[in-house]
This record gives sequence, C-alpha cells and structure tokens, in this order.
Amino acid sequence: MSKESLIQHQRQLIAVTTDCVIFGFDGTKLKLLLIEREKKPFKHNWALPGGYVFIKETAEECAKRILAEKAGIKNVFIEQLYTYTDVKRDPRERTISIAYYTLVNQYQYELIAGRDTLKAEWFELSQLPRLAFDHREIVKTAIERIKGKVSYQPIGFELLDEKFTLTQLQTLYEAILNTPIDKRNFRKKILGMGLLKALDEKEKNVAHKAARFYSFDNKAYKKLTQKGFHFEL
Amino acid sequence: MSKESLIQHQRQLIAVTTDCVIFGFDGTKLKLLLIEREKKPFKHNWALPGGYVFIKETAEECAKRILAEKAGIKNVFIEQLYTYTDVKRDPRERTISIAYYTLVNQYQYELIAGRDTLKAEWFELSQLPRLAFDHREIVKTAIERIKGKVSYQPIGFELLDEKFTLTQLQTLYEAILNTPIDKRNFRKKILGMGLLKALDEKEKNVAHKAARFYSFDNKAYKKLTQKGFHFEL
DNA sequence: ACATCTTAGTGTATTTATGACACAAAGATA
DNA sequence: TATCTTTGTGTCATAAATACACTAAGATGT
Repeated sequence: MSKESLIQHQRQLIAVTTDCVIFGFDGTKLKLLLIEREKKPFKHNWALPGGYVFIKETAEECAKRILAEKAGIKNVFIEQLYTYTDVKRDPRERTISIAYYTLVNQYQYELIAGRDTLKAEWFELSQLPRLAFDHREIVKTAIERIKGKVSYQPIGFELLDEKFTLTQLQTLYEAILNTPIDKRNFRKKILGMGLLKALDEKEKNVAHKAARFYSFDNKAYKKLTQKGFHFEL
Repeated sequence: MSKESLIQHQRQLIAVTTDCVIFGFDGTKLKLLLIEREKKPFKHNWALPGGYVFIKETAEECAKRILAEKAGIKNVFIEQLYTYTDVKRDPRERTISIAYYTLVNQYQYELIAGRDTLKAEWFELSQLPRLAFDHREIVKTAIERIKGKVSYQPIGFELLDEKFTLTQLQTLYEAILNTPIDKRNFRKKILGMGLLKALDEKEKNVAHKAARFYSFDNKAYKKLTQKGFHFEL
C-alpha cells in the first residue's frame, strides 16, 4: 500500500456537533438554559441545545444558528469552550462536540421550544436535572470558565439590562463567583476600572433611596484593550 | 420530509484532524517544532505536526500519536488549545482541526522526520517561516495561552532538565513572557510557592560561582492543588 | 599566590493593592 | 413626621509587588 493510499485509508469522517451552554440571570441567581429532547437518544431527557455542524458553516455559525433555532436567542456574543471527543460520547455513532458558552439577559428573550425540542427552560445551577450525553461535564467546565474569566475580563454585562445599578452588578458577580462581596470594595474596584458610565438617571418606584443607573462604556473598553490593558476584579 | 429524515439529511460527516504546537527551550530562547510537509497540499511548506483523528481514538490520543509518529516525542503532557473550523481552512475538503499544545525539553528528544514529513526542526519564535494552512493563527493563540498560563500555573518545568538552577528557570520565564524579571523578586516568589525542592548539588565546571540545583516538588504540588490552591507568578 | 572575571545569592524600603469595617442620605410608605 | 429600606461613601491595617546594590564563590590567567 502506498503512503498516499494509506493516508486516504486513515482519514475517516466524523459527525461534528456544537453544544451551547447558555447562562442567564434573573436578578438574583445564575441560570442555565436547557431543552427537553424530543427524539432518541435521550428522548425526554434535558440537554444543552446542540446540533450538527453543516458542511458549509463554521462551528461558531452553527452554534449561533442553534441558539436561534432551538432557543430563540439571537445576536449574542458566544465563545468557544472546549471540544469533547470521547469515542463513546454519543451512543449512535462517533460524534465530537465543540462546546460554546454565552451569557444572556434572561428577560430579553422569550424562550421557544424549537426543532426537536419539547421544552426550553431556565434551571438554577444548584438544581440541574440529569443531563443527556456528557453534558454535565460540559456544564461543569463552563461554570469553571466563567468563574475564572469574570475576574479578569468584563464579561457579565450581557446578563443585565443596558442600564443597571451597581447593586445589580454586584449581585451578578456574587452569583457567578458564588461568594459575598463587600459593597464598598466592589464599587471602588469596578468604578476604578473606568469601564462604567454613570448615567443621569435613577431607579423609579422603589421604596427606598433610588440607585443611580450605569451602563457599560464600550468606547473606554476598546481604548483600554488596545493598550494591552489587563484588569482583575 | 419528516423531521427525522431532515435531521439525517443535515448531519454531514467532516474530516477531523489534530495539530500540535510543541514548545521547546534551548536554555535561552523559546522554540517551536515544525515539520516540512512531504505531500500536497502545502508540499515543502513548514507546518505544525498534525493528522487525522481515527474513528476509534479521542482527539487527545490522536495528538499524542502524532507527536510520537511525526516528531518522536513520547510521554508528554498535552493540553487542548482551540478548535479551528473555518470552512476553507483546508483546500482539499472541509476539515476541522483540534489544536493541542505541549512543552518539552528540547534536548530530551531526538527529532525524527516521521511519516509524511521531510524534516523536523526547532525554530525560534521570532524567526518562524511561512506556515501551511491556518497554522500561523494556531501558533499565535498558543503563545498567548502559555503566556497567560505561566503566570498562574506551574507549567514550564517540563522544558527544563529534571535538575535546574533558579537562573535557568528565570531565563525560561523571561523567554515565555518575553520580558526581563528582577532576580531577587523572582526567587522570593518562586521559592515562596513551596513547589521547588533544593537539592544538595551544585553546578560543575562553570567559570564562576556554582549555582545550586533545584527540582520540581511534585508531592508539594499535589498537596497544594488538593487544597484548591491557586498561585501566580 | 594573587588578581580578575563572571555569575550566584541575598534584604530592605517604597509603593500599591487588598480587605475589613459603620453611618448618614434619599425616598417611599404608613 | 416617623419609619423603613437600600444607596452611597472613606479610612485604616495588612499584604503583596516592585525597585534596587553589594558580597561570595569558584574558575582562569599572570
């Protein structure tokens, strides 16, 4: 057998999917979006939204398509998490999965149960059901990733409304890091980063002193990242 | 068309490869191991060692096999870097690549030009040749990754001999971070981590004061990681 | 034997970042 | 107008990061 034909022999095609870990925030707790599978395998089990990568789309395009088709989520930032390649991870045939994660505002999207899905629901991280395939492992990795990332990257703003109070932001960080944070130190640090714009607007209809709204300052962020700036919470 | 057959229709198989970014160290500079391709496409171009994932091996097993087959490197720690899925990244057909990186002691391995390779050579990072496929991008990501990682994980010891002097270790860190480090501060910090074992042995045949050898203290490392310890350089 | 050369090895003072902690101000409600 | 709830703010103590210069050891050359 020539080397060339040996290579041709060894090259075997594999099914490739993406799975999406979608974090949401309800103002108090971090949530995860899961779908109930309509089909075998793992029919009626909860799972991450996922699906096959088409021959003419990148994995990232695939993940965005799946977010739209299976959960009604569009125009969000996604990031590649890890690629899972265990030989037996799909009982049907050899399938690898490129996992992505994203953070969305739970109230900005109306969940739809799309193609192949019976339901789409938000679950608290502490109350996840049994998951299909190796999705539990994927979720675990995603949680570790955002915990690590939130400390040195300005992620998380996607989960809030465009205008938010510092208390809301702090509550989000406490939910992600799963630990209480001192209010004054948090404010000192987060404002010190210079990434928040104080708005001339306050909360309304609250039975206490109204909090000032802030928004994420995209311009400042771009300036800082261009300078190779690196910040930590 | 039923939903089921639609799915079957949409599931398309894809060629899957791994590519390996192999960092070495010659005592002064960080190096990268490249191979010269024997075959089209990119015949006679330099490239990362890579190859197809077989149907019954994980991507990590594949990467380790390729390290052995194409570069003669065995028994090393490897870590998944990123998965590249551009539709046109391989001119032959749709191919995705799961990239891995590893750090090895340049002098512990005799390079071999394995299957499909004309040569295997170490290149300085600042003098890389034009690379095949999207390998330049993969290398860039790998460099960023180890720079980030070296600051909070005890990677890098793999690139040195088992016994090393603190100056050698510092030179390595300076090569990875591409910046000078203060000798006293480096020693204070690295010894303060408690991950180095001072040996009762010194350099020989050096035309100056002989430096003490140290080795990586695996036991101490395991103890610390069990406690959820996190350290930074 | 002595001078010279090169790198190893060490401590302190300054600056910066982190972490702990408490009370007055605003605004709605009764 | 008293009460309730949450906002918004500063200081001090401790820990970590950084800047900085000389002596010690050992080989080599005269």
